[in-house]
Amino acid sequence: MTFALVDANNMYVSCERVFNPKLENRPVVVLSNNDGMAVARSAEARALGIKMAEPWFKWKHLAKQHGIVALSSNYALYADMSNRMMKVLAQFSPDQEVYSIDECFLGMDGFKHLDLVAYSHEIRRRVKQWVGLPVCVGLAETKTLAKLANHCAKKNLAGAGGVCDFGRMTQDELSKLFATIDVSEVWGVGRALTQKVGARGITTVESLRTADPKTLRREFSVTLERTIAELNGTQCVDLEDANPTRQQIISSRSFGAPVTELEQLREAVASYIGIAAAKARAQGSVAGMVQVYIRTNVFKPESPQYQQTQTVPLPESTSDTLQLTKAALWALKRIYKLGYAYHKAGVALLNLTDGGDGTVQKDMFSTAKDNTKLMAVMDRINATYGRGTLRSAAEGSSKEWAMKRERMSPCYTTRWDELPVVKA
DNA sequence: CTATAACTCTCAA
DNA sequence: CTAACGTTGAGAGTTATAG
Repeated sequence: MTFALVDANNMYVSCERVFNPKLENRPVVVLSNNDGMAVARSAEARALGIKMAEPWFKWKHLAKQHGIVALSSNYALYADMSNRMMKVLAQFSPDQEVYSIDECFLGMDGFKHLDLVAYSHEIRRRVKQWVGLPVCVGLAETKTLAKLANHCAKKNLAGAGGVCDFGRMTQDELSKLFATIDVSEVWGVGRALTQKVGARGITTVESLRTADPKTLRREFSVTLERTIAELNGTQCVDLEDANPTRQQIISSRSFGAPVTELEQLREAVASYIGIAAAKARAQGSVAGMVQVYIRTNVFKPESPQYQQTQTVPLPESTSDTLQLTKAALWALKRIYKLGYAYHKAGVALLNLTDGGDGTVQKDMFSTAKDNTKLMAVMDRINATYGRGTLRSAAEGSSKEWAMKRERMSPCYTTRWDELPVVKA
C-alpha cells in the first residue's frame, strides 16, 4: 500500500498570512491558549532560535529586538481553513484519513499508474491556489515512512522541493538518509523513548530500523516493534475512520488569572460542561460518569500546591447540560479548598455510550426532567449564532477567569463583523 | 484465582 | 508597569478490586 502524508507548513502562521500578507517574510509566532507559549513558528522565527512550546515571556525580549509578530491562536480561523484544505485534498483520493488539523493521509493505491511525484506537486499547487496554504507531501509504503518522507520534504532533504517519495529511492540511499535523521523524528518516538533507546545507542532512524524488534519489544513495547516493522516497509497501521466516536470528552483550560473563589470555579466548570455536553450530543453519546479536576499552578512551586479530581457516577447516562452541570458542581464542591490560587480546571465526560433511542438504562427513581428538546433547541441556536448564545445560568456572564487572548487576529472566514473595512 | 476496572505513562498535533 | 509555561484524545501496560 502506498500512502501520501500531506502536511501544511507551520499551519497556524500560514493561515494568518493568507489574510495578512504583511506577515510574509517576517518572523511570526502563534501562541497557545492564554498566550502562553509558541505553538507555531514561521521559518524566520525558527531561525531566530524560538523553540516549540517555549513560554512567550522567555523570548519576549527577542520579539522586540527582531520585530517578531506574536499572535494569539485563532482556532475559529484555523479550523475553517483546515476544512477547506481537507475538502481540496479529498479530491485527490477516495481514501482520506484526516489525522489532525493540519495533516491527512491519502491512500494512493488507485493512482499507481500515475507519476505520484508529479501528482503530489499538483496537490501542492492546488491547495496553495485554492486555499492559500503551503503544504508538503511525503510518499511511502507505510504511514510511518510517509510521515518521515514528509519530514524530508519539509527539510528539503533528498532533493525534495516539497515532495519526497521514498519509493523512488534505493534501500542503500534510504539507509544513508536515515543515518542522518534523529530517531526522535520517527512517528511514535517521543521524548521518553528517545532517551531510553538512546541509552542503548539508538540515536538515528537507521539504527532503530536495523535494531532487533524482538529485543526491543521485550524491553519496551509492542508499539515500538510495530514502528520498526513499518520503518522496514511492513505495513502494520492502516488508514483509520475519519470521525470516530469519542470514548471520552474532555474540556479543560488554564485561567487568564489565578482564581481563588468557589463561585468563579463554578462558572468555569459549568462552562466546560457546556462545551463537553454539546460535543457529546453532536456525536449522539451519553455519559455515564463526570469527572472534575482543579489544580494550582505547577510552575509556581513556591506557592501552596493542591490538585484534586472527583468522579461522579450518574444514576442515568445523559448528555443533558443541566444534569451534567449539577453533577459536576457537586463534585467541585467536594474537592474545593479555600486558600489556594487555582490555575486550571477541567471536566471529563466518561463511560460514553450510544444515546440512540431507548437504549439508555433508566433510573427507576429519577425525578430529573427530560430536557432532550431543550438541548436540541439550544444546539440549533448556538450553531447559528455561536456557542454560548444560549447557555446555563451557572456559566455566569462575567467570566473573569476566561483565558487571555490579547493578540488575536480577526475571524476572517467565519464572522462578518470582524472583516476589515477596505477603504476605496 | 481470573476478569475487568481504574489508573499511570507515553505520544501526537 | 507586572507576571507570565496548552489542550484533547488514544493505546499500552500496570495495579487494584470484585466475585
